Amino acid sequence: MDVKTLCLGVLSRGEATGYEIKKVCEEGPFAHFYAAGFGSIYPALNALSDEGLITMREVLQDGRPAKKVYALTAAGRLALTSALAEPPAPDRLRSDFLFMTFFGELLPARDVDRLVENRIAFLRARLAEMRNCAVQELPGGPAFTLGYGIAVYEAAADYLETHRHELVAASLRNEIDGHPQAPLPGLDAARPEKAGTR
Amino acid sequence: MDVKTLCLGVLSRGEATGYEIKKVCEEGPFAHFYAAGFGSIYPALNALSDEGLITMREVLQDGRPAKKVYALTAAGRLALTSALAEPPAPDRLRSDFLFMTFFGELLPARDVDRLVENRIAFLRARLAEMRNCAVQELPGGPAFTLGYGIAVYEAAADYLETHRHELVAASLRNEIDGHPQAPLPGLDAARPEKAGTR
DNA sequence: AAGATATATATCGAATCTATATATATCCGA
DNA sequence: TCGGATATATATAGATTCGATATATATCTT
Repeated sequence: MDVKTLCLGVLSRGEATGYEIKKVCEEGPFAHFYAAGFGSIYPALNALSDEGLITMREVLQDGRPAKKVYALTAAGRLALTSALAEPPAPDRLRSDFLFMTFFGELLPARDVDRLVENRIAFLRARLAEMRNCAVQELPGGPAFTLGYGIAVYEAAADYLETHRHELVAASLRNEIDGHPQAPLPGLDAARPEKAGTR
Repeated sequence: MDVKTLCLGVLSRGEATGYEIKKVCEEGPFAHFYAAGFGSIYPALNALSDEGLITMREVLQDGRPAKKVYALTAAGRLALTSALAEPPAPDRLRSDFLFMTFFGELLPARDVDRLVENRIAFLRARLAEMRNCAVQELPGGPAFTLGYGIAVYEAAADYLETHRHELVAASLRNEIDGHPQAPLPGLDAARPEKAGTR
């Protein structure tokens, strides 16, 4: 499921420019499950064009740079369905926010509080966007997938609101007495060593 | 928050090998928020060694390849705290599963059902692991972050169980009458075009 | 009037992922 | 008991993707 497949998917729902595909990933209905930047989208569109899976037509606009509108071909639609037939790869997630909360004790309590506060605000804003997203009226896959996102974001926001004080308290305790952090389980397992340090 | 920072973070909780760091991301306490493979971890550890942020000692084992055990230096600990002080980058997520549900109508209903079934099983299994994870006993950041993961996974599994029939029904409807999919809002906006197709 | 934001494409270098190679031990089912 | 899968461990080449930047102009905000 690479960026090429992403482009095929978006184009299967209507013509679009690279810029619009990016927006679908950023604010649109894909925002909660597919991140992609210009640096991957534009090369992907060129490759798909070369392979004959999409067509391009240039549209002039006044006051703006010309845009390249892409459309799916029959071969492209076939490529999409065959990509969808394969078993899904495991999700890949990288969250700086959760990395930071994990090491919350290493931050000043004030910063931790602000971090969580900002996150809650972000989640609530995205939830509002999602709730009045026009996709909700598209039944089937799109509505189902948006509903999943709403359910998950809601759970996240609720969790943060109910538990934020625990994280701040931990950071505060650490500011006062500076306890060393407990080792992570799974690390340093006492396994038999044949010889010592080399 | 690159893989180097990830390594510093794990090592701040105890010595570890590259292999162990991978496991922390795969099954361990980082599994729900940080994905990283060997191809990024091993080069990162070498770079950190060169920069003097970690030290390495080789440990011989019988019947197994020797392992390289890494430990954080004082400079490394400093580098970690300064990385944590910076504002978090937005989450990056790529979910093949949600991509597939979005285009659920393009799949046979039987396949959609199996897809969701497998996902629920996966989520429940991970939830069981998380619930008896030893990290839960580590108060502060680790427990908070694990709790977040549990809350989110639970919401996801519940949503899938309550709504799976909707997705399957949509796929079934499509198998019968083969409706074309509605266009995505945000695409094809009727903007003034100066000239026609070039 | 300045500065930010939006529209639009493009590309380079860095970071990251996927797949594979190496080597050995154990565990499990046919 | 033989083969295959899984686990322990590191390493790297090649493909993909990310992040930052450049270009150009209109509009919106302060």
